[in-house]
Amino acid sequence: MSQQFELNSNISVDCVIFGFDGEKLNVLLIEEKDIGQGMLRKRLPGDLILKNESLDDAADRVLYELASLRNVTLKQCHTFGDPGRVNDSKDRKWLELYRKNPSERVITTAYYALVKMDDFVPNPASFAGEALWWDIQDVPELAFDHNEIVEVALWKLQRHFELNKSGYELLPQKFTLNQLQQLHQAITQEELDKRNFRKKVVRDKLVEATDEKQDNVLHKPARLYRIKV
Amino acid sequence: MSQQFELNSNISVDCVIFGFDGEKLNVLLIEEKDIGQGMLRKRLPGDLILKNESLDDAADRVLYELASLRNVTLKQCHTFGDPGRVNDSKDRKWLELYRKNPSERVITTAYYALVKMDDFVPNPASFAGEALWWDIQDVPELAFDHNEIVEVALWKLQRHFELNKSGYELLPQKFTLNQLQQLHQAITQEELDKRNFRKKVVRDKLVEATDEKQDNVLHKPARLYRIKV
DNA sequence: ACAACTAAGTGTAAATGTTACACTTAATAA
DNA sequence: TTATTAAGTGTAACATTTACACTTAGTTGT
Repeated sequence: MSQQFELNSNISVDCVIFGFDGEKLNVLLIEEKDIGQGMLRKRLPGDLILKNESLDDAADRVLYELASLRNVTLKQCHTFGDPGRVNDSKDRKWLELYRKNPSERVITTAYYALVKMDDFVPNPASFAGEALWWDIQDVPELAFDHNEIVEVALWKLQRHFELNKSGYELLPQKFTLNQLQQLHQAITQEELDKRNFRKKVVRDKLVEATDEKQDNVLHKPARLYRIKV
Repeated sequence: MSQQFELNSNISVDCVIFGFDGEKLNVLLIEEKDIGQGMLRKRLPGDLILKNESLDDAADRVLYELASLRNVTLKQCHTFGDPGRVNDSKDRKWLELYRKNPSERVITTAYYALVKMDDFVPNPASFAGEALWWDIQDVPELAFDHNEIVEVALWKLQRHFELNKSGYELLPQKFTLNQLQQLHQAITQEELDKRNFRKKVVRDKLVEATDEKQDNVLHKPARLYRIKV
């Protein structure tokens, strides 16, 4: 292995990719191939970083390698560095199979992003098993401390969203006010009043109406809006 | 060196300690001893982590070792992992003197805290040189990427404060409303209207009046307040 | 053509929160 | 007693938030 592709054996990155499907929030998980020994594990996409690679670059790389996702804007979330974070018994066999130094402490820097599920169809690398969207309300037990990482990332996402009330990039270019409301609700996990929500986005001049309407719906079609520059 | 005190040679922590003196925000810097070669450098307190130490523990430890500060509640801020972050020419000599592997990439996890300067009088470890409070408006050039780290930490502190409008722990147990206002202003770096500020803290029931007043001031003494439980 | 269904779309009043703004008061020092 | 200093105080205009229920414009099936 040339020096430039050498691994940094004790530093990794993990990516928490939240996907919005127009209604609910999901998270991207890797389901590993069954390598025998009853070890069908789910985990976040992540891996050790390379010797001459920044953390940010490593996060982009592993997301591409494990799920074929490119051009996702990742934000750094938190670094998990407890000496015992990979020492749970549920993870021992896996470490023995895949790591030179199974008991070495590995710190990991977590990244997160929120994407539109339509735009980012994950495709697993052949060796990775499956890459799957999973309802955020119903995340199974994950490898290592990945459940904790998902929780921290969700919390950060919500705080981030509170401060920067955007998120339009997750909707089609022209969208209904209801779609926008669903997006807000999915992220904040709370219900909003339809009229008040509409008043607000109009008052704040966040969007402008087009003269187009929804098509192919079996009820009164909604007016389409777009982001106001 | 026993295994438990072995260094993790490529992971460090740095601490950005903001100090409030009742009026302005300061940051704690280490000024290294002059080791000849014109190398009087200022930097954040920080060091490599030990093999069996969590990042959080490492941050507590280095803060104690370099500035004799204990029991500071540190919050993780960001991890800086660019391969070139310690490669500036201004840092080369220092690395050659102090590091086994001067060109090895080191990632660092930054922590920050906000403390009352009266309560935390930094004392440098003998080998560290000086530990000094420095006005946040006037931070000199620092080693490595430490200026960037200070900026990011300040930004995070401000956001944190926006969300959790507390910070009382930085005032004496009984304080004037003016002291409270100064605290807010120091952190947010913006001016507030005296009357509106008072109305707000009273309306929000954040504080309650005591029947005591300031002493030894050469003007009308202010009423003292305390945090409301 | 019409009835049944579905989600879209709409207004108002009360309460609360924010902003801008200037004079009087209570202490100390000389 | 006077000068100096910062403390302390009120109001009106404006903006934002909240709670709440009926009508409208399409589609589908008869």
